[in-house]
Amino acid sequence: MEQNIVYDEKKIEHLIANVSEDELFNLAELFKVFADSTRIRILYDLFQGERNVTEICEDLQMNQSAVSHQLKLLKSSKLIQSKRRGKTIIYSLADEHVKTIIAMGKEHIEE
Amino acid sequence: MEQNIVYDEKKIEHLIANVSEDELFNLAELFKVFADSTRIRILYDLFQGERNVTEICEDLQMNQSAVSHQLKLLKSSKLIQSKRRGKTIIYSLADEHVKTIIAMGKEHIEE
DNA sequence: CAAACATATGATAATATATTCATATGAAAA
DNA sequence: TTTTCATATGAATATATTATCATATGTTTG
Repeated sequence: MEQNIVYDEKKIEHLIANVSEDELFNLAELFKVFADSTRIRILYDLFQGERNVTEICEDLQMNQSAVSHQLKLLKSSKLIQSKRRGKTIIYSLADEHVKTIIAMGKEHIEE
Repeated sequence: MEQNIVYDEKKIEHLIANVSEDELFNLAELFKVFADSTRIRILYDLFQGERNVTEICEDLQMNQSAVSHQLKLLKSSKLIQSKRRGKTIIYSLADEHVKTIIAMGKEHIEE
């Protein structure tokens, strides 16, 4: 169900070659999304599977408005997606890069 | 000179298994360092090789004080290191994760 | 050892960001 | 069709962050 993603030295060097000023700006914007513990906790919650807003609030022990504001931001950054089921809105991860980016961060802080 | 780093699905799943609340907090702190275009530009400048402060200021077209403040932050996060040569201080990347994290971000925004 | 050069740092002002509160929207159930 | 439940949203407050300015520190050179 998931494709096998392999990042080796060559692929990484290729990805970071010739990054424009605009792209560097957009990168900073992307990392801003990860730069908040509420949002990281939401993402990590979604690593376990789909969740509706009420469930996320319970898991994080946070107020619904705060969570909704951050869900909106995560969604506009294309890191998560949502679908409606009756009264509830169900959120899930939008792509695998999220896991990879967080895994890289984890490996860095482990050292 | 560089070891070959391979990240596949299994390694990534393993890295993100059982991340504690504390670690999630620390991850957000780490991503805050990448969440600013000045710092990203400094890191990218250092991808090309070692640089002293004056050179970084020229490359980024930014004032010395602003650059020094951000260098301090990058260094305290262990993303860069420094050494003195005479009057000048030479900065360089501290580890390969920086490139990988930025490469992952780049791949995300490319889509 | 005084002047010049390279870098660091503290304080401040400007700006951005997150949470809370109150309320709006939208769907289902009574 | 009114009430209830689930989520979203605007405004306001509190907090964090960045760049600038002025100045300090440390090194070399004359």
